[in-house]
Amino acid sequence: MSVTLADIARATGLSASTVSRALSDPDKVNPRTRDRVRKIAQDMGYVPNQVARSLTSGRNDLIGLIVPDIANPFFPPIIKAVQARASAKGKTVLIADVDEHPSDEIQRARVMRKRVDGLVVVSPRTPDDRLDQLAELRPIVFVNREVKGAASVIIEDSEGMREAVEHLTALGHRRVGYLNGPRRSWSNTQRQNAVREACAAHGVDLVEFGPFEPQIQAGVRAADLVHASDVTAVIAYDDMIALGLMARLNERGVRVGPDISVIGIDDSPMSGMAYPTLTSIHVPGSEAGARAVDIVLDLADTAGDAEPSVVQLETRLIVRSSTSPVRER
Amino acid sequence: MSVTLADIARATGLSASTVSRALSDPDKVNPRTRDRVRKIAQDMGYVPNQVARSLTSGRNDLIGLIVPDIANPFFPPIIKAVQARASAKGKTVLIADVDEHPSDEIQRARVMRKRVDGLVVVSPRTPDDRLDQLAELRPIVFVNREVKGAASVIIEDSEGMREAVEHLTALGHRRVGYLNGPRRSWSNTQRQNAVREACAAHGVDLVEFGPFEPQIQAGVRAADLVHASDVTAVIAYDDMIALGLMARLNERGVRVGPDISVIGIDDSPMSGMAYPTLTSIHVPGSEAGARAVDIVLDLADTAGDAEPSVVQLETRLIVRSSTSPVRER
DNA sequence: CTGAAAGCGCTTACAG
DNA sequence: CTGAAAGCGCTTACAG
Repeated sequence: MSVTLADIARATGLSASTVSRALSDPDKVNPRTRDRVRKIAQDMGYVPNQVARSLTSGRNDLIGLIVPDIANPFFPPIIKAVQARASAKGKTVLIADVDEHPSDEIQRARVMRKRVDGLVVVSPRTPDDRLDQLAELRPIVFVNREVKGAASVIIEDSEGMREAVEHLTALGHRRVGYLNGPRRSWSNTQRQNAVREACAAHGVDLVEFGPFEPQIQAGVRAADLVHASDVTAVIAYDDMIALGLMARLNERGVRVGPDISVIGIDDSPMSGMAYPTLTSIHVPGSEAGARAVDIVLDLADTAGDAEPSVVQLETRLIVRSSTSPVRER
Repeated sequence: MSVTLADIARATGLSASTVSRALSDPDKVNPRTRDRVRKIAQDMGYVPNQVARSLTSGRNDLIGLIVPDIANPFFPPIIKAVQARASAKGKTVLIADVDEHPSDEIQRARVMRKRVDGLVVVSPRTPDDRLDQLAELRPIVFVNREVKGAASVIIEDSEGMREAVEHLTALGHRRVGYLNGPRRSWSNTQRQNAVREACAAHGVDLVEFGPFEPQIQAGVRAADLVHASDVTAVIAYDDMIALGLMARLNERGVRVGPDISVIGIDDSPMSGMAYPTLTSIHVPGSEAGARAVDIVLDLADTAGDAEPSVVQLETRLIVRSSTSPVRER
């Protein structure tokens, strides 16, 4: 078996209490004793049992992060930002991928709950009527979804969407498609409202398609629907859908840019590498992740009596080659 | 505070022992008692404290998974396969992304060690001379790296690489480039050896470039080096590098396929969506992940007296549009 | 600065 | 089938 505190106490002739302090609260112990204990602990290959430490101290030095689908390139940058920020504060991050199964979110969160000091849940798809069950698992912060009474970092889609529609209008487009994201997705509701408002404001006809899952294959399917319609430009719920759309249009000999303009959302790393490069609405995922960590650790410290903060972040349009002037007919 | 076992014992008038059994070992208790306990526990919103449970039982029902970089599309399918397999066996997966910092692997593994029943480490970059420190943290299984004395699931690159070189030869290519992966990467050593052997066997001239990190940007950088050389085809260490390479060649007006052939490795989801679609060597990541779970849970049960198993999986070439007959000069 | 004691919330032989 | 007791490996007031 592994070496325990008691083993070290025996080896040093000290009490377990002192050994414990020497190792985790160095100021409360004689420097000489501390050094001796640490050396012996090291020699014996002692590794504290975090489980026992957690049970007794209530601290885990761990943050739980729940994401819908790590295969979607929108999430890795968020995850990395969360890790970077957590690490700067001496915490480690445990990630759970719920694989787009909303029903798993609550269950996975419960499993994690006692093992972590706080939870960060990104883009939860848990239905409204069960959301409070999730929110109860405090300290918890939601990213990309507003939950009443709970802390959250939300991304305001309207500015980026306004810029996108304005950009298309300037290029002469008058009939624009929107590819809806998943049914009941909070994000999609935001984006759908934003695109409707922006189109109305600019006198642009809006044609909606979908819902589509945020996956490349769904974009491939969308391509033929879009091609059969009379829109000259399309805004997709996210880059995944936009990339699938472009791949299929390429395959059918439709030139993205000259023949039809495409705009994605997320500005994921692939958007600059696609062919043509994809005009996309930048969503500040990394910033959102970092802010979420700050908030959740704050909540963990203040035991939740602070009033839940809601942080808003803005989006903006990044123009690349997939949008061009409307083609004359 | 949350509801504890003791609270339920009080509420039901039973002992903590009985309540514990009713909840987690139902056969050892009177069915009537069991149902009553469960109902009351449910009503009181009881959630077992997993930390306490782990400390006393030694089981965590958790598997730790360590990956180098979740942003690299090679890993998500592996992660999902691990989760699916683990879930089928009643375990939950905790993921740690070490962000391509090899030095973090051991540390992260140690943090996880006591909280999980076993570790799966994918494509570790830990240097050879510290690898035994990692391997000591049993039960542990390595994926995509052979570690002496430890269980592993390794991917045999030679067959796929042989097919790739054969394919290029059939298309008339006689001078082929290989873009090396990261220095000191075990995978790259395998692939480098495989491509050298295959080229030698087919009388093909091999020109090596790199090392390159497995990232799109590195591929972009590689493109200009390749273009300045006289190779007519390139095999890249992985799809990320190949995708960056193609993007930059497209940008420079070089037609991938007709002008230069490109082969990636991993057959990641993007390879079918890139332009042109990318010929790639399929690496059975999902299968590797599933097998790793089986092995690590076996090890956890048998307390490590079984001799570590080494599973080998094969690769094969998937031909798409990025490879064409060599252009006449 | 150090030690003895209690306790974190659960599980598990051991009796009955 | 049920209960009392011990214990998992730590931490942390409380004394001294």
